[in-house]
Amino acid sequence: MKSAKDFDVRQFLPYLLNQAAEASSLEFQKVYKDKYGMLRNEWRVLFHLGIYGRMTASDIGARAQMHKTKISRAVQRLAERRYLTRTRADKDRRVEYLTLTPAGQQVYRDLKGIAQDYDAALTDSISIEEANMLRGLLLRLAQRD
Amino acid sequence: MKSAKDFDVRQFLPYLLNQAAEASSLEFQKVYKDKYGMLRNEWRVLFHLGIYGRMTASDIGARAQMHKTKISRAVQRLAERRYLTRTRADKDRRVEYLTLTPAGQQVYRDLKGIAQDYDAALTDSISIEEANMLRGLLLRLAQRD
DNA sequence: GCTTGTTAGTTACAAAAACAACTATTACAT
DNA sequence: ATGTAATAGTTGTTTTTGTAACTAACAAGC
Repeated sequence: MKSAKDFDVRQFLPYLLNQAAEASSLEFQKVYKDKYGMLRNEWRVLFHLGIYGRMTASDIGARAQMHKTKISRAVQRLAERRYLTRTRADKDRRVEYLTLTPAGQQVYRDLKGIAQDYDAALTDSISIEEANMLRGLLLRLAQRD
Repeated sequence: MKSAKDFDVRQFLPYLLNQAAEASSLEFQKVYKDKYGMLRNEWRVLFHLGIYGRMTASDIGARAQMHKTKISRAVQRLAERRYLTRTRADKDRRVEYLTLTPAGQQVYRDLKGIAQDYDAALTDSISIEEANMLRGLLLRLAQRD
């Protein structure tokens, strides 16, 4: 006998999260796509390198919870556009260090600024406290697993 | 001169929303995929029909914010599996009414029950109040646009 | 040294999504 | 009535993703 208080699927958290994520990503996605021809995974890799500086693909994977094939392909395309450089590690030649080029850093700063504005626009329909609580809850949901 | 209080991209709402959405969808996705061979769009169409009863593809599109090609293909596959039936509208023969078959309703109820349990598991790391506030905020974010 | 296992990253192929162009039907204006 | 536009839904083609298999380098045990 299931059904406590009869559940409304429209309130199902994964569904709501997806809807909100899609809606809120759309506009910003257009920016990195139209302005820089980038895909979401590329934007993710780029901003991780922007934040942390030199990293390996695995580091990014661990941080961003991205599968290695996604990273591999994103890195390839970013390298083609000369937004990053890859250099083999000496002590472990399987590993590649990834670093943003000046051009890549430039793009990172630009997109970061736009993200900031966009985030402000998104959150100004809700209060500061709500926004912070929201971020906290989302982090927790993303990390559980 | 951008930068008020220097923005951390890791706190960027669309990013957090995507991370949380992906993480929280994964496990449930396995259920409708492995148990019923369904895709996410099919699950969405199915549960809309489960909730609202007979609808047209456009109705679903408006409700679920899904593009018509997604719906078209989801409906096709659901029809193949005999989870729904399609009947032409008399007064406007472009329109098709979609209705779950008993088998489709069965699947809907099953998945709804699982979703309910899963939602409970997801939200039990956070309080009821937090969960409700979260749902409210997500709805608002999804609807703005 | 050599076998076995593990890790970093790539590549190949299949599945799915995105986007644009299409058909069919209705609506509306002249 | 007839030409134009709009709407419902489908189909075709191109991108992107997912999954699994792969290569290369290292690590550990014997």
